[in-house]
Amino acid sequence: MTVSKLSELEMQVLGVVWLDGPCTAYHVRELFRKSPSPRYSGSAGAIYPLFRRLEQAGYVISKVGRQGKRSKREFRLTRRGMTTFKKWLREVPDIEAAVIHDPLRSRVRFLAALPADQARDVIDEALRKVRAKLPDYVVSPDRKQGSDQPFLDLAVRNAVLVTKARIRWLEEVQRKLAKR
Amino acid sequence: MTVSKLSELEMQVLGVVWLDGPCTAYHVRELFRKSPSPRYSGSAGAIYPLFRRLEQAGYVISKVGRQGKRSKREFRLTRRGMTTFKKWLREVPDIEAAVIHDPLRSRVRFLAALPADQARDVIDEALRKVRAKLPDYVVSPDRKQGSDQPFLDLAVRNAVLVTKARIRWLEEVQRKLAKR
DNA sequence: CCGCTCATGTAACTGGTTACATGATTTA
DNA sequence: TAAATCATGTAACCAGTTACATGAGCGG
Repeated sequence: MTVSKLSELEMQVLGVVWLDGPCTAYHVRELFRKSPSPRYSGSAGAIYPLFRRLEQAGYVISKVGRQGKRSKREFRLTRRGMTTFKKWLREVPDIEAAVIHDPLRSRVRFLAALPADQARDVIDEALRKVRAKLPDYVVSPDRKQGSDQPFLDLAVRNAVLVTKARIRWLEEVQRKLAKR
Repeated sequence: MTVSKLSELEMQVLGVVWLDGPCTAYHVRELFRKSPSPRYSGSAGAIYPLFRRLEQAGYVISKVGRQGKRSKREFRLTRRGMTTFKKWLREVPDIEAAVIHDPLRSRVRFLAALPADQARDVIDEALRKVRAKLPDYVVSPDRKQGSDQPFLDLAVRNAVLVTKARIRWLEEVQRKLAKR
């Protein structure tokens, strides 16, 4: 019934529920919390009311399941939920193709405010930190072979390529700073 | 006096005021509005109250200036504002080094939900749109030569490198989809 | 039995956006 | 003189986060 547009987070949740089958709000929440690209915190205050809204609007349905003696509410997509989700997938808005936000870029823009040595320190540390993030994404080849989730692999591949680009960029910045 | 931490937007505003010298809230607002990487909308409802807070806390001061017959309130950094801004520049938080959010990545992760032909269409369109954004950033060489803003150039360079990485990634996705 | 993870929830807050409103000045 | 731009502002809203709270079951 409700035709009100769903938020980005709500769409991500629909996607996870679709992928991970009947699952709890808690499961989805933990996925966001543990995600290495921290777009959403997975805060309870966001997730639980969100699932209630989604169910009331008919995008998901739940039933109380059991795992051992512990009870939990498990959600899955309705046909309506799946339709809405697929529609969202097909419509790529302009803003997603726009230049994505890189907080390091917005800092470097102002780096002339610092004396040369301090600027160098900032970039050195940033580079060290970004490099430290990379190995997490280079999945071990054996695990990658058996993967039956080609699109998850492609998502990881995005993280790798973009992170490498950021590293190369920071190295350029480093070289420019050295020549002063 | 107020030691309360400033938001990311507030820091960006301090940066612009530092770079563009005495300038109006309107000027800052327009910069955000016209920015090709739309992190902030530059909404009046954000900017004007923000400048009042910054002035009250002593980070900026303003005086009413004149340009022709039109009066306008121009802001510049205080010493305190500059100190705070430089401190922010020196402290790169972990989160800025983390994997940055790419909305196209979060879509592709779920792309198995679409039939192959529709998935191809989505990627084709995304690629077309991202490619269309690139030329804006390849600054004309003559303008770049005379540039006395090396850090602005580096910021643009970030946009170019990361956008190119996204394009190469989308091309990979395209190839994977073709092989099915 | 103590601490950890699973599981669910709410209240207060925050950092913005949207939409609206006003008026002066400049440009076509 | 009409339309666009400069310039400033407010009220209502929104999508999230933070912090807090509770309780059950599980492993050492």
